[in-house]
Parts: sequence; C-alpha cells; structure tokens
Amino acid sequence: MTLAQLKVFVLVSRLGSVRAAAAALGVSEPAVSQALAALRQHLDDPLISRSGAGMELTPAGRRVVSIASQMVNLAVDAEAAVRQSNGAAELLRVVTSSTLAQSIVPSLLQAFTARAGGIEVSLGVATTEEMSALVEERLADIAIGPRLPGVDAEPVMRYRLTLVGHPDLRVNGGGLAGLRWLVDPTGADPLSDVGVLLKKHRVPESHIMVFANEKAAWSAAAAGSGVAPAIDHMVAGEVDRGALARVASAELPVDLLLHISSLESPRRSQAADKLRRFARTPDAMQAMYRPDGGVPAAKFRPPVYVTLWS
Amino acid sequence: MTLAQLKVFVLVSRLGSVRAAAAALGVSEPAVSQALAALRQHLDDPLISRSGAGMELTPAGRRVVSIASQMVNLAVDAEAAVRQSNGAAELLRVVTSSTLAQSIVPSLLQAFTARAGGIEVSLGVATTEEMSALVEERLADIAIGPRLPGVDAEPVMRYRLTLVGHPDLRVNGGGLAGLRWLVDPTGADPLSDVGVLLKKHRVPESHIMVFANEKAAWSAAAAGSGVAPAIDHMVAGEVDRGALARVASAELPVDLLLHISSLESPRRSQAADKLRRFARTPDAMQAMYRPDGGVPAAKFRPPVYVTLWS
DNA sequence: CGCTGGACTAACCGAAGGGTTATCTCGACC
DNA sequence: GGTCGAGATAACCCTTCGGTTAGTCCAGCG
Repeated sequence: MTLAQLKVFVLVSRLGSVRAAAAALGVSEPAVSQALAALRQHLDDPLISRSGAGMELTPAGRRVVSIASQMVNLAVDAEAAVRQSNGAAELLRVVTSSTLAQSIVPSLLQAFTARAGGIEVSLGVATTEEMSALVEERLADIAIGPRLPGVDAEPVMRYRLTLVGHPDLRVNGGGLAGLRWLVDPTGADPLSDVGVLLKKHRVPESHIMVFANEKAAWSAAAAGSGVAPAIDHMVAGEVDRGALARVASAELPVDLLLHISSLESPRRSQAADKLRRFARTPDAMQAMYRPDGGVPAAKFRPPVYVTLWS
Repeated sequence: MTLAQLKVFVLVSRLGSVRAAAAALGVSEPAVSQALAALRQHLDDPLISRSGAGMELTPAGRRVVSIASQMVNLAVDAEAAVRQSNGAAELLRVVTSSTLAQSIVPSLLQAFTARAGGIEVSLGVATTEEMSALVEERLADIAIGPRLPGVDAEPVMRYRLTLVGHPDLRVNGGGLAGLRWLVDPTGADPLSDVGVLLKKHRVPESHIMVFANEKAAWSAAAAGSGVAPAIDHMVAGEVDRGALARVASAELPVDLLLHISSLESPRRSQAADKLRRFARTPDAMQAMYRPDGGVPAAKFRPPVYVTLWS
C-alpha cells in the first residue's frame, strides 16, 4: 500500500472512471488500472467496480476512500510544513483551463510572484471536472476558470467571449450549429464555458475541430476554415490587424465571469489566500487584461503544459 | 516518501535512537539509517540529529513527526476498516515481554480467541520501552507486562517472582549481587521487573548470562550454573520434580502485578477492548495460572517469536 | 452480429525501495 | 589519546513500484 496507490484510488473514485483519473494524472490508463489492482490485492477487496454508467464503491471501498484521502492530504501537509519551517518558498499549485493557461493566467501569476515573493508557483492544465477533484483532494491549491461547485469560489474578473472568423465570413441561416468550430482543448471540456455553449446549441461533433492551442485555432479561423471562440481582449490585436473579424450573433459576444476557487478558508494554504487577495487588486486586473500575456515579446516562453504534478 | 520511511522516522523520534528503532522493527540498524536518509533527502531537511544523549528534532522534524504519526495511524485504520467491512477476523496485535510470551500470554490469548471468535491474534516480543512506543504509535493494540506510563494501563493478575537454582545451592554472604544470574532476554530489558531488580542490586554485567528463553535459563540453573528468576507457578513443576529449588532472600520471592495496557477507550480497537474485559474474567485467570501454557503437551507449538509486524 | 469504448491483463523495463554486510567517521569517555 | 558505541556510508542484491505498449475481455449498441 503506497501513497501513490492511494492517490490513484481516491482520484478514480472521485472522477468515476479509470480513464479520467489517468488523464488527470497525466499517465496511461493501464498505469492507473495497475495501481488500483495492486491496492485491491493488498487490501483483498475490489474497492470499486464498474456498474453501468460510472463506478461503484464497495462498503470497504467507501471507508478506505475517506481514510486514503486524509492520508494524501497529510502527505501534502508534511511537505508544506518542511518547506515552511525552512523558510523555503511556499509552493502554490494552480490549475486552470487550456485557454486560460495560454493567456490570462500566466500574466496574473507572473505579477503575483513578482509582488508576493517567496512563493513558487506551478501551473497545470485540467478540465473543469478534474479541477474540482484536484482542489478537493488538495492535489491543487487554486483553480482558475468557471465557478466550481462545492468549494469556495469567487468571481475575480469579467471577460467577454467573442466569436472570430475570417473578415469576409458571413453567418448564414443555420445559426451557430451550422458553422465549423475551431477550438482549443478547453472547447472539448463539456463543462467549460465554450463546451457548455457548444452543447447548448447542439453543435455536432463533426463540426468541431480541436487544436492544440488557441493560437492555432485562430490562425485556422483567419485562413477561413471556420469560427473560433476567443477572449475578446486577447484577440483584439488580431482584429485590429484585420486578420480576424468579430462574428456577431444572438448568443455571442457574451460577458462571463472568471472565478478563482479553492478550499474554504481554514483549509487552504496561506499562499492560496494571498493569491485570492491579490487577484482582486488593480495590479492583478491590469495584468489579466494585458493582451500579450505579460511576457515581453522578445523572450518567448512556452506555455506551461504540465497536466499534473508528481 | 513512503509509509515505511515515515514509520521509521516516527519510531526513531519516539525511541530516541536509530538502534532502538531498528531493534523494535526487527531489522538491521543500517536499514533504519537508510530509510531515514531517504526521507531526509526527499524532504531536504535533517529532521533529527544526534545531540549528546538522545536525538533532537529540527523544527521541521517536529512538525513532520506529528503528521507522519497520523499517516501511519490512518494506514492501520484503512486495513482494519477493510477487514471489518468484509466480516474478516479482526486483527489484534499483542506485544509482551520475552518471558511472558513463553508462558502466561499464549495461554491467555488461546483462551481468548477460543472464547471471543472472529478475532485473529498475533503476538510480538519487545522491551518495555518499545512497548510504550509501539502502543502509542498504534503499531500494537495491547501490551502485556509492566505498567506502561502514558497509556491506559490496568492490573490484571498478581504473580510471584521467585529465584530458583540447583537444590544444593546455598546463598552465601555476597547477597544477590554475588550470584551468577541466568536470565532470558527480558532480564536484559532494563525496565522489566527482573531488569529493575538487577539494577537495584547492582548486579554487574559480567554476572548476568542471557539465554534465548526461560527454559534454557532454568536448565542451566538446574545444572548448577547459577540462579534464575522465574514466575513461581510456572516453575512449580520443576521444583516439585526436585530439579530446581526456590532460593529465598530478602528481596525474593516478591509479588508483582501484571498489567494490560492499551490506548484510552475511544482510541483503542474493539478487539483490544474485548481482550481487556476478558482478562478480568475467571476463565482468563485460570488460563494464566495454568503452568503448561494451556497447550496440550502432546502437540508442541513453537513460541511466537515475531519481533514486529510488517 | 460485428463494432466500439472502457477496464483489465501480459510482458517487459528502468528506477527506487529496502534489505544485508562491511567499513568509515565522529563524539564521549576513561 | 586510544577505545568504544552509535550513526552514516558503501557496495551489493533482490523485490516492488510504476511506467510503457500490445492485446484481451466484455457490455452496450447500431
């Protein structure tokens, strides 16, 4: 019985599938399946098993989940305690959507670390569903994205979701469902703002193309391949250049709220608390609205693309 | 950071020495030293270091001990929870002294398991100091031996400690310190009843011979090699046969109390509670006073000699 | 009835854990 | 200032963990 196995088990039970846990952990699905098998053998109990849609915990499994969750939490505490005792930088693990990880969040975090000092930030990308599980299991300290249920979430920023496409593009009768949608991985997350929108308008899978990042989707849109959802002030430069044009419709543009979510106050780390407070300051607003991600154009920094941490 | 490493660290900090922890765990001292080194490296902190007599925790070490202790406890809980959910036998880990493990305790436990049912008992041997640490860290459920400080201890039995030797042996002027003492490993435990006695009378190390078990010490005593402390009713058979004779002195025989110790009520397992209650019944008394250990002479059962459990 | 998605199994592999014995280092202590 | 006890290290071995890819099994479904 290792801590890694316990972590896997907790995540599987929270996310309700081996695949989802594997994705959240950034490993192959057999790796998760095997860790689970090892734990099952050790405890001599199936713990969790498939049952139609989702998985079901055995009586023993139910009890083990809560204990295992505590153990994983304590492991995090232990590492944090040592760091703090030794005056080392606190570690703040932020998780956000693919879209935001490419634009708003890095500049926010950069401003934050420069301002706060003594805090080391790592950024991970996850789906909305994963964010909930990660924060609740304390595998991440802060989630930035849609409002997460079950944890302490507060709005920090209002932003406008726009649709852009080639300047000559005209939307004909079919409405949004008739267009080819060019999205980044966040668009494939059914609980993301874009995902919800696509579902609401019953855009068929065949009309959705997922690109590795938002920039790629934009350039495809600029080439006339379809329309791409974008955060308005992030795509403003392209629109000004004339490479892209906003596409108006009944649903878009729409104003949305960006939330910052973490555990409720006593259970969240000090660093998480600091970031929450910082996110409400004018400095933070300025950083988040800056279109270039806050990084001087000269030195290119590849987007942080860690799915999760060890 | 593995659970095994955490267990080692907790034990070292409780017992105040690597050697003691190694002995308690039944492994070599480098094994413990290495586990500790691995944890130190992982957490990047010395955690604990020698300082004159004993060892001293670093600030980080102090915080990690308490967290690690909780984690080890939870690991035990998890396994117990599974066993219980599945209706498997509860596991009761009893720890006692070498002497008692050869005589009184096995018959007590045998009577207990026969009576209670659904409880699986495992017996380990440890020094008095180790017993305290093991019970407090929940690496054992029950300790049987001298009264342990800091935990919930109650007397369950009165027994007489006698000194036996060859029938022709005469004690001359030198008193107890002048005799050759033939003891089992419990005699080498400075906090055991016999150990306290030896210390009190300043018996020099050179006059103490430690045998692997009490029977061996007795037979050496019967051969005239010296005197052996014994639980009176356990050695009665040998005395009746004329192989040994009681040696009277100012200090011995002496009446002592056998204690049963465990964590206080809410924190101890149900099985531990049952054993405590059983130990006060007449059936238990009868089992403990039976000289042959309750095992029919015909089928010999080797004494349980696990120092600790995995 | 075959396809497909999701969990599991098999076979393999490198890294780490955890054990041993032998040796080194260092502080306490006569 | 030897000596001794105790912790740390070195060298070595074996097992387990944790990861991969490839393939199997099975339920649901068109």
